[in-house]
Amino acid sequence: MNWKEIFPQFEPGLIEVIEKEAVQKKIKAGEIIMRTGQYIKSTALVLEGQLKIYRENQDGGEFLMYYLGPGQACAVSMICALQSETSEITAIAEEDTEVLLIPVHLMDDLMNKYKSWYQFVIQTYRNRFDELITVVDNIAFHNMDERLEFYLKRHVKKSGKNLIELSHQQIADDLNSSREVISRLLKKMEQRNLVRLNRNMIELI
Amino acid sequence: MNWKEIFPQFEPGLIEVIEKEAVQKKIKAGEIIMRTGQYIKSTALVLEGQLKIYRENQDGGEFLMYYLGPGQACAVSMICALQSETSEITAIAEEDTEVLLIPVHLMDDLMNKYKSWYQFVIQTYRNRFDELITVVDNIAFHNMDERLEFYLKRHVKKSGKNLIELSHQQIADDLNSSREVISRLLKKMEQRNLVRLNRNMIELI
DNA sequence: TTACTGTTGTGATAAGTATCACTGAACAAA
DNA sequence: TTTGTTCAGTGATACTTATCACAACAGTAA
Repeated sequence: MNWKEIFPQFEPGLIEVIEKEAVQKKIKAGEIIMRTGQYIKSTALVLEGQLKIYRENQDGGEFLMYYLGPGQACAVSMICALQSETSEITAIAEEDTEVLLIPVHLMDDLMNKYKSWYQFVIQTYRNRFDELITVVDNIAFHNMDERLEFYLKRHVKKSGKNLIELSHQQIADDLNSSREVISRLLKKMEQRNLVRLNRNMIELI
Repeated sequence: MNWKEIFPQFEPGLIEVIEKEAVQKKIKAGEIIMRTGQYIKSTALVLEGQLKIYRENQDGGEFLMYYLGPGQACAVSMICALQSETSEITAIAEEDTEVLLIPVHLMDDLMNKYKSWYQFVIQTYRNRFDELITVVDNIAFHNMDERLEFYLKRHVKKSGKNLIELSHQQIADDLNSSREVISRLLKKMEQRNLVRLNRNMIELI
């Protein structure tokens, strides 16, 4: 995977630095690349695949915040990077994923020297901030049925297929709900002809 | 109010530009300075008082996200500023507040030229992002009783007094709940000797 | 085949929250 | 003081979600 095709906006000088300092890495589906409380030593830019970013609490509960696809980067790792702080969230590879790891100690320098990097970082901030606001909106103003619909639609949009190959339990985990609740809501959606249900598979109509 | 005392980290060149281009403005308690969907033409730095930042939805529901005190700035207005986009949130003055308004068209230039500005913006992003994650945490993992406790404690911290001069209705609005629920939870807290209740006044013990 | 494991469906029940209806107390303005 | 208004307390009720218990089913490995 050639990262220069994913980030065509990067200027020549920046490309040179990245070429010299960054590491390209393949991550297997299910592998965790950043964990709550962990010290962050590099910023990840996604080249291929998907990273799932979620929040964990003490009691084992988890809560999906958003996905990162090709061309996107983890705002948390950038922010933490710049402050050399620890992470508050967890990132896991949803599928086999390839990332470009940029050491944090370069961040400040890149920001100052390369306008295309600076713009990329600002853009990343804005996008993640917007997504977080959307997340807040969802849980603050919407019931589980609406949140489930939003979840399914987002999944379809992200994957490009309208087959969602997840168990009800996995969905419940992402929404910090319980399996039975999700099963019942999905049944209701099926009755309204919004989905077709099969084992490990939901088809959005 | 002399803004240079609030932002001592700003470098001389930056101070000069701000002196020439920015506008200092007093805002009365209750006044709204930024509204959902509105086009943003300047970034607000708080000098004195408090801004309350919240999310509104279509049905009139609102939801408090966080407060901005002296020395802090609105990340949303910065982000929107850089993209010339509209706001997704609402900012209201909790008390009489004084702000420094910096025109958005300067943002890019300031970022490039003044390291102290750049660091301030980055710091702002990080803080707001962290607060948003805390917000998500609260509503995703905690029931209303815990959220109420968090709300009261934050209010005490912010104001410095442990008298909270708010009606139950106002609190319910901030938490997107209903007055009766808040009244009952407060009564329970009173029975547990965590608060003392009076009309328009809650004392945290 | 059999046994095992993970997935889904569903009833019963409980907890948390929202809504409605009504009361009385506190406060302010006339 | 009277009147009107805001605020707080509380019961009844309904809705949403969580939890427990159990059954049926599908897929896999022995």
